[in-house]
Amino acid sequence: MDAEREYCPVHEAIQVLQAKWTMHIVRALLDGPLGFNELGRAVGGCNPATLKVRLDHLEELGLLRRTVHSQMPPRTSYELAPAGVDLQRVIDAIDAWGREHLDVAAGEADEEPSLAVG
Amino acid sequence: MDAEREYCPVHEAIQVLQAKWTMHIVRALLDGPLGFNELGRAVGGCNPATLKVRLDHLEELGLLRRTVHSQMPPRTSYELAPAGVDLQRVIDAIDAWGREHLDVAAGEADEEPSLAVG
DNA sequence: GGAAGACACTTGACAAAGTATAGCACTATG
DNA sequence: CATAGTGCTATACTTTGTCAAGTGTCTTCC
Repeated sequence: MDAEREYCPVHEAIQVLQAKWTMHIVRALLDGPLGFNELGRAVGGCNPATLKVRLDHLEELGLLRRTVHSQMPPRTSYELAPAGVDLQRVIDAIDAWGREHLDVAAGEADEEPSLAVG
Repeated sequence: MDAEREYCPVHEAIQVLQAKWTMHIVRALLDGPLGFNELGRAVGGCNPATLKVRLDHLEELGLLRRTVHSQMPPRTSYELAPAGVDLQRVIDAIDAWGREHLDVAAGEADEEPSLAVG
């Protein structure tokens, strides 16, 4: 198949970001480092199995760093690496778009809710 | 569960965009309207079943518009609605990030990418 | 004129991805 | 001492996406 046409960074980037929970994880981590369960909750209820897979992948990709403070009792923290921090702009863009096109509660008086989610 | 905490447009926006193929579809459509199969190919080989579901969802969300030119022979075109066009900024941000952190082929002969995908 | 291919889907079997739940070894709190 | 919390892992289950094939009509090629 033509999965390997010309190498395209945008395509690859989208591939990375569209994985379920990935952007939520990045967004949560932009506010500062978090522990595993803490992150799971911040992200909106991702279950540990999926979370671990995502985290491993993102670490391997160099987007975040894992620091084990103590093994028993378990204490770990996850924080964004520079490449991850640079995603701030992407999240910002999504943020702006979301506010403009999804936020019906805030500006309901003048504009019709063009986007319904849920 | 706190699935329905305070309504957060960013969260919703991420939810919309992280669905598989969604960003690829938007990106493809930013270059102009496309037909169904055409779009499927542009997007990188999404199968028709999934593509239809995504397209229906995006249309329902108001991100794109479907125009049936003729039913038989079938001829339809999909194009971005204003809300979809506004995603250009998001795609641009992803583009920039991708080029900065994923594009290894452009500047060096090294075959080992710092970020391996797929 | 007849076969082949394109178009926009649809269907149904199947695989992959994500989820729920429980549990481990341990500490801190009440 | 019991309960809740830590970072994870294992198992079973559900949701989601994929593949292959088919539909009816038109266009293109020979």
